[in-house]
Amino acid sequence: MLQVPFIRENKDLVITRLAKRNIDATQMINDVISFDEERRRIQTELDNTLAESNALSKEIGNLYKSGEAQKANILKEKTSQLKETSKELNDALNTKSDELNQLLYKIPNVPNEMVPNGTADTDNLEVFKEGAIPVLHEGALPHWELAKKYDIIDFELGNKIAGAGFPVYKGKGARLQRALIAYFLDKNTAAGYTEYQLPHLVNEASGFGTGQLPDKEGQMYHVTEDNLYLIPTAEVPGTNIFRDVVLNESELPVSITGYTPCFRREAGSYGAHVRGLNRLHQFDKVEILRVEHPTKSYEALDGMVAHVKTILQELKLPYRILRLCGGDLGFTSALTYDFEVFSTAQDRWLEISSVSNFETFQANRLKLRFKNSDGKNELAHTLNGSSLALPRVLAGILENYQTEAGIVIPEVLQAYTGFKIID
RNA sequence: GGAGAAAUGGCAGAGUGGUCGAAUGCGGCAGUCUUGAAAACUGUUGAGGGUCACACCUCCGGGGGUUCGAAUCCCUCUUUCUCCGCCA
Repeated sequence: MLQVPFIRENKDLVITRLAKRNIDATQMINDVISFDEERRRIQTELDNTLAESNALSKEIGNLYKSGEAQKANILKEKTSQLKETSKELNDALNTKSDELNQLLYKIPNVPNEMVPNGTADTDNLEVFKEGAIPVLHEGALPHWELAKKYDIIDFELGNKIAGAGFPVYKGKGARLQRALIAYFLDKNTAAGYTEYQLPHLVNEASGFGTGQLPDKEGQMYHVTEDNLYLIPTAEVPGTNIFRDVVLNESELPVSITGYTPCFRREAGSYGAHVRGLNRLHQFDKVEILRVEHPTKSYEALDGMVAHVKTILQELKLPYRILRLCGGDLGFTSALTYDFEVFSTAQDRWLEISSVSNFETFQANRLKLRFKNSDGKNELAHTLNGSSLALPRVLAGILENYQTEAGIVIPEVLQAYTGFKIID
């Protein structure tokens, strides 16, 4: 959620930057400013009324003390009048504040000036590419065929137990999953991230804190009996660690990592592009998350990108990095880099990581602040990224490492899997 | 699930109708002393709104009520703790 004083002071900039998302925010921004003015006007009026009645109450107390009950009773009548007025003003204030907030929830984050213009994923800017695309043998298969051939993932069994999009990993497939999780966590902790195990269900306040609620509840599984949501990403419980927290400046930056399953309803997404592991209702992901000083968040973003790079280099997978254009940028993000691994057998790029700087957008909702050098509470910046999402990394490994003899396990993973080939 | 107790500032903890945004201790910050540090001493130190700055307003778990006036009384919800039950 954007900060109203920021909007007030940077109206034109906000409108221009939001235009990168291909929206004309002029009306919304003007409304924010006028709603806020109105809100402050009512607030002032209410404050004055309350001040008056506070003063009268004090006076009444003094009159009783000095035994002048009659005078006190006269004043009492006055206060009942003020009470009514303040009740009315208070209702008006609440209405106006709600109106303002409802509007603010609808306004996405202001894109960084580096965000390229564009309307779709085809407009994303490729900023880096590395890794040779392997030449596969005759008859190379997409990963869903390989999964069947080597009996390591059973999509139909998952369908029987839960439904489409809930695969069952078996044997070496299950072990490879576990190996990847352990490997990612080890890489992240070696880079200074503290490992956390987080709840897989969150309450409403947490969903709200990271921006899934309101409006996007349809994307999450909802346990109505207890009003809990299955997490769509570790970002939700991870970032909400810091809800209503004031950190000391010396505690920054905070770097945490965690493995969680992720649950996404992904309503209405069907077709060839969602085959196999490409899109699932339940998948595993290792997330990295940072809370940063506002002056250092972009440096941190670069650091996170560099970190994810090292993992892909070690896995020896062909990948590229995209800077997302305004049309593809997430609601809460100011700048996002996507990592994509090349799926040779499908001949297409698969998104495996998304690393974003949210600046103060999440922190404002979360009330995540730090005490700055002036001793004032200031909103911190939050960032997060996948390091990494499992299914498409797995797809990339299966497809790019396939040989006629079987699927070779990348060298760095062999210590974790305990085997060198799936055959 | 049953019974009881509790929820106050970064933490601990006092405060049962007005002078309480709130004692005290710890912690934090600044200073004195010191070559430096520690100790000691002195001062300072909750948040949000509002204002050029003051004034002023709101907040003692959440919501509602009683009262001229509520941290304090009443109702309700939530959470935590203790005991019992169940249990990986």
